[in-house]
Amino acid sequence: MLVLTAQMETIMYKIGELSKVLSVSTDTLRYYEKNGLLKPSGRSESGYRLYNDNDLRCLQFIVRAKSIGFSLNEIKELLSINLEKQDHSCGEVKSLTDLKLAQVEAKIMELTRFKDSLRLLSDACCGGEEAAIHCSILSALENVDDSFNRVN
Amino acid sequence: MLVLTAQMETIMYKIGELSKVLSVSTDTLRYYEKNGLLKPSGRSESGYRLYNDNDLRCLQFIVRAKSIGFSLNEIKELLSINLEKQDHSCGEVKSLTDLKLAQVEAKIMELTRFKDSLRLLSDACCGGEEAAIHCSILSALENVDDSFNRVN
DNA sequence: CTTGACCTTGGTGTTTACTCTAAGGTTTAT
DNA sequence: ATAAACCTTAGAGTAAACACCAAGGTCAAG
Repeated sequence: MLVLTAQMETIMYKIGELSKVLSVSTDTLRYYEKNGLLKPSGRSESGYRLYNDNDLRCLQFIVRAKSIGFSLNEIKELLSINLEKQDHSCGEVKSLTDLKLAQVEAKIMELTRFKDSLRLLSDACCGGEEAAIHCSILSALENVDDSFNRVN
Repeated sequence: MLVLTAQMETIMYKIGELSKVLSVSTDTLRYYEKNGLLKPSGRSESGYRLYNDNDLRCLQFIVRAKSIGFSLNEIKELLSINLEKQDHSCGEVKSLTDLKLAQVEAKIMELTRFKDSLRLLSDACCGGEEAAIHCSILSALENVDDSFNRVN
């Protein structure tokens, strides 16, 4: 399964092997390559992608960055900074993080407004089996002069 | 601007007029029509869409439902229930609302995890102008055995 | 009568992150 | 020798909610 290079030093993974190690589909790995996030360090004679340990660490970086909410484009930026650390400042990295943080916080606020409105609607509704002719939720959506609309 | 029907009762709006009343673009109105959310009640001789007061109220319904986080597909369902209130129960409407509420809350929780991680990273980073060689954010993304990873 | 604002249709493009397909070549195990 | 499992490429499809475009018809004002 594992191919050793001539130097007998670096462990190389075929795409399916790397896929299993970090639970990332082979389709996704090819997608990352096409989008400049992770290029395998080599190819076998028959054209198979070969990933080394460094590639594996890079994929870990991607997976972790994804797990804290960075988009692939943002991760691409982080990766290129990481590759040339000496040419970039700490402040640059922190800026990216803080920008993302602000976006996430804004989204949370929007969703919280949704949540509060939905909660109000739900709590006001009897939820019974009778016909929805007098359903308070539908009325709230239909009529302007309603408690739901006053709250917002 | 306003066209009166033969009955001299109903106010009809052309698409651009309705667009202005509720600040919804004409493209969006045509999109809603194509997707079965809002069909204008008539057409002029030259083929222009004509919306009446009922259509206006329907569009208000859509706009309000959107403002509390319902997707267009969910709104379509709500609209069809609203059209045939007697055939649907209050519980049905409340179920839709509660399902949406649960989805919104789940999303908020996910984003809150993102936020907490990002906050940790940001607070740990000096953000200075020096090179990012020892940047704590990049290290956290690179190495497993890090405070950031322990927290998660 | 012409200009400009408006309307029509049908179609493409945007964003994000994949997922799936087809048609075929390679490797490994039996 | 052959089947199973793996790999290759290019390209299409998915969701959501529109935005934008071209080519052309319509309508009101000056």
